[in-house]
Amino acid sequence: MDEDKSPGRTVTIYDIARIAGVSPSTVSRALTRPGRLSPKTEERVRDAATRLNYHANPMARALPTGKTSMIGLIVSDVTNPVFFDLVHGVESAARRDGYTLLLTNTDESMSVESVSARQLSRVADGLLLVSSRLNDTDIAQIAQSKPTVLVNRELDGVRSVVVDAEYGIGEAIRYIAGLGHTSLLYLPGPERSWMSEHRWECIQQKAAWARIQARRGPSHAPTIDGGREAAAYVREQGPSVVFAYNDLMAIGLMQELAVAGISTPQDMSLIGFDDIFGSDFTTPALTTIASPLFDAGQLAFQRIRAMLDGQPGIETAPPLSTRLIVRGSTGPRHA
Amino acid sequence: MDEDKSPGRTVTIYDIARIAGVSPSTVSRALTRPGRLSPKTEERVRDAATRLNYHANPMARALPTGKTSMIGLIVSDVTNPVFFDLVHGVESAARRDGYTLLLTNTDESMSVESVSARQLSRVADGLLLVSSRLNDTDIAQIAQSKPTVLVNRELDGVRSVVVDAEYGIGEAIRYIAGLGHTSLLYLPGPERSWMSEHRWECIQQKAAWARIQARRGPSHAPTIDGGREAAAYVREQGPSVVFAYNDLMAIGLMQELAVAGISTPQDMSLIGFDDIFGSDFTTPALTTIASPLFDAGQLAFQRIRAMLDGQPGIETAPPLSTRLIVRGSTGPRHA
DNA sequence: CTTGGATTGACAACCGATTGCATGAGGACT
DNA sequence: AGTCCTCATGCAATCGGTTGTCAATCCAAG
Repeated sequence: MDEDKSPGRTVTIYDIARIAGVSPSTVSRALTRPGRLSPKTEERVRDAATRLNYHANPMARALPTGKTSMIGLIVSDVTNPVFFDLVHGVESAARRDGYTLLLTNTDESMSVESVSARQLSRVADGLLLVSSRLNDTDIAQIAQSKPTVLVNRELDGVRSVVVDAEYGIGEAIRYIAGLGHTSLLYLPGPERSWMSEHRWECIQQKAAWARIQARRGPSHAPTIDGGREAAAYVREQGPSVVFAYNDLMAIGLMQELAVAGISTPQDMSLIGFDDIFGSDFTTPALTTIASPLFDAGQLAFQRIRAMLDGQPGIETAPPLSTRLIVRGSTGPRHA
Repeated sequence: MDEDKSPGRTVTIYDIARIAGVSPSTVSRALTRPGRLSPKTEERVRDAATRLNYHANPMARALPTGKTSMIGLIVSDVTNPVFFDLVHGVESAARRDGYTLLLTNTDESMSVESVSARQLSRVADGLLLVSSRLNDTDIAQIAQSKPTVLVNRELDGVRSVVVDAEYGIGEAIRYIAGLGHTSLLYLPGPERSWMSEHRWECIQQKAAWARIQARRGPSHAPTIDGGREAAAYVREQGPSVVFAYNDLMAIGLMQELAVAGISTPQDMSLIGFDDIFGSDFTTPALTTIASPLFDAGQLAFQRIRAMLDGQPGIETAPPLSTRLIVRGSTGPRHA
């Protein structure tokens, strides 16, 4: 009923064409192919365009070109603080390049992720899968239909941005070895998490090198509650050092251990991953292996961008390295 | 798998039309106007569509209809944990209704917000402005060109979702009065923040009612650092209770005060707003006035949805009320 | 003053849907 | 059996751009 108000009608290239006294196609060229037209005409068209406050309709443009200047970002849990900086990095890089972000949250659900990926791939120029829970074949299929970059996951034939856990873990192992610890317990995240597996492998490797005995516990949700649930198991095992899959779990574990009268780091040292927001609020503050998530986000976008621009896959991998941040939750081995 | 007839090329209604032996327009109607065609034809078309794994091109559909099924979400700072439950709420409601989210971060910049709003409004069906820093006239203009809903801000003629600070503040004031406090200091957030002003007004009102003297300090950034910077001023004033604009500031303040040897709550009681992630990690855990952000997000989407569907603006406002969460950062007045 | 090569810019055909209008088939009723 | 009405379906225009093709124009050289 309340159709567009008279002054509110959206400006099209036809309006500009009329004002500037040229044909619509000329307007299109003037605006998208600088130098293709005579300076005089181009100037006239540009002028009319700004005067009418013209902005091209992205959909109309997308139809013939197939390019929407949108990229889909799929994360498993937007409320997980790990993703704050990552999303921020992607968003800032994207906006700088004139791209818009399509955000989808999957709530850790494979089916939601799968459906979302297919929907987004219909409209986005490229897809960014963060900590995907999908299996390899699904990802491969998605990556085949749309330029795709994986974050924190690796898969043959698909580009990815992975923060190298190795360096930070090496630092951490040397550090705890220096404190006199001789064994550690790793608390994995979700079963389907590639990153959890990756961290475990690095830990094993570095621990072996430092002659520290490494064991792993059962999987838990990568959340505060997951950490809490792991407390019973940890108490039973009684390790002197625990590496949790991420800070959330480490914090939950710390809280639950405190309730049980086990104090950190006197009775047990705790190390997390990611250096999330709030990991320094705890008492003691959490020692953690930090990831440059903002940079990872920016890089992920740049990778997508490179694919869209058809640049060869040289993949000059910049150093996205983790590093150890020592705070209060780790200490010397208790006799 | 073997159904992948045309490798690479996307399936269109023309393909379906050919397979089903009907015209493209019939395909369109079969898929979007159930019941409009004979059951037999509709069935045949649907069948072909699923067999070809057809998904409509959103851009192509958007062109004639003007509807993209996307809504733009503009936030001032994605790394601010306050927004994550909100974004989560919006996203989940949107996805459930088949809408996709366009996320933009403005980094607290008016100009970025203004530009982003205009760009998004070109492609989105509606806009969600969260804690907008724009001035009233800009917002009014945006709201006129596109269905818009404001979150945590009010403006005549524009729909909004505002968490009612009153109830929680009332609880908090009664609570501190009961602890024997007779005055309080409010630490405002950014100058341009409508919400900061709103909270201050509620505090004044409730404080007057409880015969508590309320003063306000200077504006600061709504961040941890902002809180830290306010510490000097707070020490100088030496109030017995501080209400910070949000939890971030309260936490920063608490940290800085601790460094200065002022302990919470023995020397000073601290109350934040929002109950963000991590506000219970601190020692002492932060007493705060919690907002139902997830619900607010869902509601905001529903409001937009209602506008898009042309529903009358009856605006049955559901109760989105704050409530006090008492934790460790508040205590009885120190003699 | 011609001629010719290089520009400039208009025409029209798309991109993949939606939708008003027209047509034709089939059923019901007289 | 003939007429009318209804309902299903197809035709073609349209949304707002992009782009290949080609005629018209311009300038310099002969």
